[in-house]
Amino acid sequence: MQYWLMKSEPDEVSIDDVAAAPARTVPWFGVRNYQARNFMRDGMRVGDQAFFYHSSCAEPGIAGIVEISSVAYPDASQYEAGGKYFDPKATPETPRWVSVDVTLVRKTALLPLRELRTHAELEHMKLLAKGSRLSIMPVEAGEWRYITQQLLA
DNA sequence: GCCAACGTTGGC
DNA sequence: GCCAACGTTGGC
Repeated sequence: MQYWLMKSEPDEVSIDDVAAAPARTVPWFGVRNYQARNFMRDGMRVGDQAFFYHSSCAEPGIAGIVEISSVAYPDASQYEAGGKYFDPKATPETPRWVSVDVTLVRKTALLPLRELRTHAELEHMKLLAKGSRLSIMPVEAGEWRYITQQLLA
C-alpha cells in the first residue's frame, strides 16, 4: 500500500466535485508531466490512498482523502483536438498520457499548506520542498499517519 | 500579477 | 548531447 498526494485546481475539479460525481469517482485527467505520469502508471495500485490537494487557489491545502480505484489507462483528453490537454503526438496506438480513477474516501476540513509548513514532523515532505511543482507525488507512511491522525482527526 | 523554480523544445 | 529560450506551475 502506497500513499500519494494529488494536486487539483478546485476551479477545475474540487473535492466537492468528486463527492458529487457518480459513484463518487472521477478520472484523473490532464497530467502532462512525465514524472507524475510514471507515478500513476508504474506506482499506483488499486486501493492506494491519496491526499486530494487544492492548488492554485485562495487557500491551497489538503481538502480530503481519495482512493485509487483503477489501474492506469489512456487519458482521453490527449486526443481531443482543440482541447486544453490535446497532445498532437499522442495517438490511440501510442498513447502518451494516462489517467487513473479516484474515489472519494472522505472530505476533510481544509488543512492549509500554511499549516503543514509549521510542523517539524513534515519538514521533509516533497510537497514542502522548495521549488516542488510535481502534481502527483508519493507521501511517506509516517507523514501520512501524522497528517491523518493529528491534523485531520 | 509577479516571479522563482523547474521542465521541455529545438537549433546547433 | 548541450544549452538557451521559452513555457508552466503555483505560492504569495
